[in-house]
Amino acid sequence: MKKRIVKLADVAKAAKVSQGTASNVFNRPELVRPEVRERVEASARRLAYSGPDPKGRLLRGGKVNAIGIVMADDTAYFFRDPFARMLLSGIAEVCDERGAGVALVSTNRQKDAAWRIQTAVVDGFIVHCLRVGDRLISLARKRHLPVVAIDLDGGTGMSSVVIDDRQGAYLAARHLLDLGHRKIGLLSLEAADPPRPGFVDAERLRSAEYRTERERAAGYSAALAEHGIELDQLPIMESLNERQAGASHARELLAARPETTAIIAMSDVLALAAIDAARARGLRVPQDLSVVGFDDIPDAATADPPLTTIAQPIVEKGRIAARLIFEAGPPRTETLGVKLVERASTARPR
Amino acid sequence: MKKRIVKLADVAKAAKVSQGTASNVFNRPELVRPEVRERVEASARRLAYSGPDPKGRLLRGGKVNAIGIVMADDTAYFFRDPFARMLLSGIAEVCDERGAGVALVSTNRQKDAAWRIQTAVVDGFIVHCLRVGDRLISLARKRHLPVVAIDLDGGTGMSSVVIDDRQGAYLAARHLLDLGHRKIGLLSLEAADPPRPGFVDAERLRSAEYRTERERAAGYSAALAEHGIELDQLPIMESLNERQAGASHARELLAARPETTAIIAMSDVLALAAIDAARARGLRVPQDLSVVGFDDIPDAATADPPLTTIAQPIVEKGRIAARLIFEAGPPRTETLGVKLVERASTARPR
DNA sequence: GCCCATCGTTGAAACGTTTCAAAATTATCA
DNA sequence: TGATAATTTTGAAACGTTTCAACGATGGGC
Repeated sequence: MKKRIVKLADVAKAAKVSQGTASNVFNRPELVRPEVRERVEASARRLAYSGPDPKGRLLRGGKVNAIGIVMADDTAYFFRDPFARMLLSGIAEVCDERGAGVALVSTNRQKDAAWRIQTAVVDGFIVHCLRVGDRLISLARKRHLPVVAIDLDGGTGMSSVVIDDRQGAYLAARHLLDLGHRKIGLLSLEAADPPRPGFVDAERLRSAEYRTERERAAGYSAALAEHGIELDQLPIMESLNERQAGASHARELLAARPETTAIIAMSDVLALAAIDAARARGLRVPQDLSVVGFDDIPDAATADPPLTTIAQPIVEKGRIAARLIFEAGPPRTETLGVKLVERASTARPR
Repeated sequence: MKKRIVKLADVAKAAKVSQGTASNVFNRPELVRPEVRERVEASARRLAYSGPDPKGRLLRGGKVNAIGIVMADDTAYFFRDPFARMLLSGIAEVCDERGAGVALVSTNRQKDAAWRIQTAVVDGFIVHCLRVGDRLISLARKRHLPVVAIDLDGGTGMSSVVIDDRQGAYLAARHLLDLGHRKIGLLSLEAADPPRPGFVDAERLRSAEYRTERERAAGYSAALAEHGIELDQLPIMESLNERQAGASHARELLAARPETTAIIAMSDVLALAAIDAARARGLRVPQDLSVVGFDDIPDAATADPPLTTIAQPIVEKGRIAARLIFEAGPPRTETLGVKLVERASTARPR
């Protein structure tokens, strides 16, 4: 009962030309005599031919002309999280230049994550995710397609782009220490899978599954050491990277450690959440509580108060990752610099 | 010189089973005896087989398991524009539920727009774009895949989801008129292709290429008529839907018509731009200038001052569009309601 | 009028998989 | 043990295209 679909062969037959010629009409019209071309085009119209089906073309050895972006969250996260958005903007920019499309591959459900990666119709993968990054990367690499990791050390034989997380963490911590803070709380991103929201110990950070965490732990420790403090002495609160969740964890941190005069947040989203939490407790920022973020998302500059943060070139990170996919040279790791941006969310403790 | 790629047939041969069995090992392992299964898996490992190539599977008649989102802007716009982001969130949500992926199809370069749509490897299209919407839709429909249009009347035989633009426009205009405003300026989205940023006449709106514009023109006219005013009497400024561009056009509008006491903006982005422009001229909002927006993006509520606007269910719009793609019933048009949200950007004229 | 180069066209071979009826094997029951 | 039922495996046929060596025609130069 299903009506058979018109294929190139049908058009060719109707126009009394070989399939090869019909194919050329659609792909390299200049190779075929105008007269014949028109005949074929007429047949195509008459049969309501949909044009060469990409599925067929694809198999014959073509490129899909699209790259897949793998993240460990639901697809909507790509549009919700400011960091993800900037990253994607950078990637998208380069893809546009090269005429490539972008496919979003979400892997939030553990169950079909593997399936998603195995069956994604793409020419390459950019993987960005802390959570279960290693597993996803190895899945992607199995496809024998170019893979670039962002913020993850992908292992030997693949390219990745990272930032100098250690230096960023060092700068954030030293900034607060220089201002005179000693009672500092740490609001951390997830450090391993499974996530363990709530108070965690420094060891979890130092031996974290994710590069970012490990490097930053080292950076914080280095700065603290200059003042004779151990990372282990700080209260460390692990949280999901969402404003709501972060605010509630920050509230918990402040409630448990009311002596806290400063918070280091591992992302701007968490920093903004910390400010929400402070406000909820009636604390003024920065007079009663200093907050330093990480990333420098656009909201950081317009927040109230404007956020002191560690700026990283997020968009550029995306651009570079995309270029690495296309350029397909020998694997290499690009490390991008960070810098401290002092705004109004930090001050000397009272 | 290029190393031949390992395919399913190679694995099958190595394991001394038929290709059909090898296929089953990967797709329906429960059908094959554990002993055999292991033999095949061992061969696969030994040959470093990448797993069944989606390209092959695809051709055999499978679904791609992804839908394409077509917009007339560059890909980064998907992540930059708040409206687009919410829409995509809604779409993404439903796609996640159904286990489908999302492919972003940008068509900003006229040149390869057609190519992009013709070769996108997807099971269906959601088209959202004012600019050149018709052309893109007809291109997409040629593919004989399910197509859903958002904010466009796609024509007969296809589904679409729209909002009651006329009512929205009516509410916005009436709100200002009820407050007593008579010197109203209109900050319009692009009304046709090519866009014509700058002052335009009412006729361009009324006979606009895009449904949204036409409907809204009717809504404004209806409200104005209740006060004996013609749409033609209002200054109408067409602008790109970006904050910078909008602000500069709004400045131009205010400079040319300093008597203006209120601005109707066709999007919240433009409304926020208008507030920027007012501020730049030293006008206070809402005391010196009232501004009403359209969409109710998240920033509208937190803007300074919070924006009075016409709320439309953007996320829901995305969800519905996605469901229409998947449900593949008979074509139908869903019309969603809008409502006026009064916040602090509008007040009586002084 | 013959040979060559040029330009268009043809035909068939991939591309890598899944599917399905039929054949082969193994298990079950009386 | 033989017949029958259940489970596994096979083999070959799609799926829709592009590519490429080879073939035929056409026109130019001599």
